[in-house]
Amino acid sequence: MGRAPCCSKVGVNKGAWSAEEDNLLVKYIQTHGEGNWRSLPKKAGLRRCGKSCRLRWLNYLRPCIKRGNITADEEELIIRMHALLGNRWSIIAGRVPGRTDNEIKNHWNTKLSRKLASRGIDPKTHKFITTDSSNRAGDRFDQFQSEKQYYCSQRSQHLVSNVPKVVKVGRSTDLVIPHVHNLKADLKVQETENKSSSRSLPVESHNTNISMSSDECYNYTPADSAECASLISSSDSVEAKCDSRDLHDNGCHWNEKHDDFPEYDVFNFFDVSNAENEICCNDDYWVDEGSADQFVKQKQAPPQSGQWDKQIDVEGKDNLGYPCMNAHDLSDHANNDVTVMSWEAALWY
DNA sequence: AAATACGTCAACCGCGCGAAG
DNA sequence: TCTTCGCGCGGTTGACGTATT
Repeated sequence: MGRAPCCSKVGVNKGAWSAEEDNLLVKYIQTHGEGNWRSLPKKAGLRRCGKSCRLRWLNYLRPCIKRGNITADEEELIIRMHALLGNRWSIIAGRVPGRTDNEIKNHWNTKLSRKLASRGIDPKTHKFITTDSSNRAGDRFDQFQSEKQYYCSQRSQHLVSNVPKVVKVGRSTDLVIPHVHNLKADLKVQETENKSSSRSLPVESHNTNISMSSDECYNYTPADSAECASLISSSDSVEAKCDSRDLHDNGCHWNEKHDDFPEYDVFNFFDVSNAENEICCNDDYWVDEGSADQFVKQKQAPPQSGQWDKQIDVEGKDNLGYPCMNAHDLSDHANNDVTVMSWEAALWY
């Protein structure tokens, strides 16, 4: 038995919407709210398929839709999200305020994928396109440098100018994936369950049931210390480290530049004043040149468990002695024990 | 000026999922 | 447990505008 059509195809308008149709749809939804798309056309006096009404509303008529060109910052965010999530446009759209999945998908297919390709980056895998069969993990360092420069080039120029030389400590990784805060709900569905769909994700979810594939690296923020401990102990399944921004960042960048997306660390990719948050897989890590010696030194003499967390709590300084967070920040991260996770992960993975 | 190629994006389509019965 | 239904998703199409020949 075939699947029943979503609506009768007889006498149903198709194609571009008229202003009159838009008005009918908007007025109906303003009065009755969204939902019940199947019955909506008849009730609203529209000769349209319910799915068509839904699409028109979600992609065009909703009042929160952002008009205008997609900005460079939005592009960067989309690229980074795509590196993590692939073609999961609805999830990506959920992280780009005012943009629809359709819009992002179109923008990706028409512009961003070509832009990446022109940079020598495969838009599907986010790896560098090479005809050389030696593109193995150990040869990724130069590619990382180039990719880093590319992503930074999408940012404001002063950040580009601050890109330090990167030195390699340990072995390289195979895949460069930028870290993005608070994606755990999304990644949970993507990675752990054999479900093919990841739709309707609760953005506010605090699910942390994430496992990592063996050759990929994700950064995310654990919910609490217990989760950190759990992840650290399960080295088989966790090959990523948490964001260590809070360990190193003086907070200024965040407060000044990320007002549009306060809940996401979306612009901190390759913020190279940081060290091990750049790329972290297994016992591999990258540090910026200025931090390398100290990082290695610290690696040889790790603090006691909880020491870093305590240090920041009490003194508000990071591991290099710089002011790290103000009281407000500390409060924000009281249940977000990224410091311990980052440090221990950097040491022991 | 006309024809053609190309780029953009709104809209359509089929499918999968979850809820309800 | 199975079927049906509504919804939402990603992939694709096609109309339209612009650029190029």
